[in-house]
Amino acid sequence: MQVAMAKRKTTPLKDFAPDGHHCSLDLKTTKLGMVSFFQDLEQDVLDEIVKRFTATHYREGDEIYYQGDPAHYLRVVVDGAAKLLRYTDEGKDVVLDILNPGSYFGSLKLLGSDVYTESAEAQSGCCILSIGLKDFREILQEYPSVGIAILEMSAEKLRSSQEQIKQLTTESVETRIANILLILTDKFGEVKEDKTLIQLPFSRKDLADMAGTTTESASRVMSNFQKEGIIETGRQWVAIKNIEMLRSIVEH
Amino acid sequence: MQVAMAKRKTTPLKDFAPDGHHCSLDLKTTKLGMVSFFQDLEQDVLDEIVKRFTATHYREGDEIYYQGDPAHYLRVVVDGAAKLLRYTDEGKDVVLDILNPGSYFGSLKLLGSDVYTESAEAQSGCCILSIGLKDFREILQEYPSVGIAILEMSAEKLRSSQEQIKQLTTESVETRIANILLILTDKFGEVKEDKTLIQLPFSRKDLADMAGTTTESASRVMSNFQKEGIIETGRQWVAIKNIEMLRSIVEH
DNA sequence: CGCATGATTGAGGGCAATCAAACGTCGTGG
DNA sequence: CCACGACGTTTGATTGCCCTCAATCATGCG
Repeated sequence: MQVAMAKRKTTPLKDFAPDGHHCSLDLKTTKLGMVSFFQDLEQDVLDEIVKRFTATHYREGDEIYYQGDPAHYLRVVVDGAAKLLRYTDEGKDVVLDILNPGSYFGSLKLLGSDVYTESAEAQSGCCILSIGLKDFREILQEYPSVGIAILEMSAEKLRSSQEQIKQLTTESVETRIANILLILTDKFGEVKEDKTLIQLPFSRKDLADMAGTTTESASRVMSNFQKEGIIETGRQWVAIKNIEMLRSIVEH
Repeated sequence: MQVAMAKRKTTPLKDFAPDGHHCSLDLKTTKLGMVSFFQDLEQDVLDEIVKRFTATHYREGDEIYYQGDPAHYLRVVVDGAAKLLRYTDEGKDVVLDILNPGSYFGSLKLLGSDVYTESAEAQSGCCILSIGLKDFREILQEYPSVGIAILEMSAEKLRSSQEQIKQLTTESVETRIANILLILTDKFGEVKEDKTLIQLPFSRKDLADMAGTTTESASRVMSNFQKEGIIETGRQWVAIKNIEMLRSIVEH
């Protein structure tokens, strides 16, 4: 017999200032300083660099750029979340990455020109800094440590991308989804009393597109997780109640 | 009725000097200059850089490094081919990349230390140059153009890795294999009279591990391709007879 | 309060994995 | 030079995971 308690199903997620919100210069500086490829710089140098970035606010669902667009900017998430995805001809979307504050995306094509090979969309309301590639190149020339740091971030991205390939070819849908929940918990987890809320709005379809499966399959897996008491979930949100059980699913 | 001609099924692949072979200094210099991140340098600068690399020859099947090993070197393929792969607990291998001459691999962890997250193996007999990360870092400091070039190569790798993810989640086994054949043709194709030989020894299992499928499925697909006259194949080798048909399979 | 959208659940089917067996090719040694 | 064995490849039969199609339910907003 089920617990008779009527669960609160209204969204527990915080609101990312739907509009009118702008990142202050202070916020920009603070957050940019946290981005790992700038973290070794002095405060005054950082101040100078920040000036070269432009802040833009996006509302949930806004398109940041579209695959095929000419690629002239490097971007950094300072607040909220963005997702990188590829739309396929048959209408199947593939989510390549969910970016949390401190992550860079966009183009690194410093020589010649290029077009984006993926699209970027605001997953929640978010604040994004962008910089023209020429400006960024000047920064690179002046501060070699930035180049080294970004090279490492880039290697790290490749690594997680390869991990994703491994998962897709060897793991079941259930395992892949469990793994994604762990990754999202790392990136967006907010510890509450008895659970960890993933501070990010995402639907079953988003989850399916990350796991390379269908909405229905994702829903089935999530239903089971909920029945087993591993998670608590509602429309567009998920909280982890038993992270150990998730880990053991992924390990096995 | 089949063509009555007895087809030559012995390997048409060239032999990569099974042992005793060493890359000459000249070969090293020539080949390294072809690697795109050094291609902008002057000849005398290149000569100096080459001295910092060590050449090693591997025989087909040799292990170059193993996942989990401490990662202290950056490597470049100068002759032959290497593959990057991950072994899983259940014994399923996942091939992440097949590297042709001019490709770099290994570690880019310039600060701190790291371990390899994948293994590298000689796919054919091959000659590999390696350089310690400290030395490489010095080169980076001295020649910023190298850093920029490698950053772009790194971005390109990420891109092809993401393409692979898209393929795995949206395309059939047949399409994925067709696509891999096209990629290998680009990297290792050698044009003959009426066909393009892929100058690389690789088995059905290798192909399966690249496509994220099983040996049996890969074999079935290849059998069909052969029946349809798209390819000609034997033990460990493949030649493309009708590349357009392969392209149309991938497009659709 | 009612509609739009997201989430769930069920039934059925298909692609590819698995299990199993035989065949062809190459290297080795008698 | 031929026979044998190892290994790569092929083909067949069967299973099962997950996709597809379809209908219903729930949530949140206007």
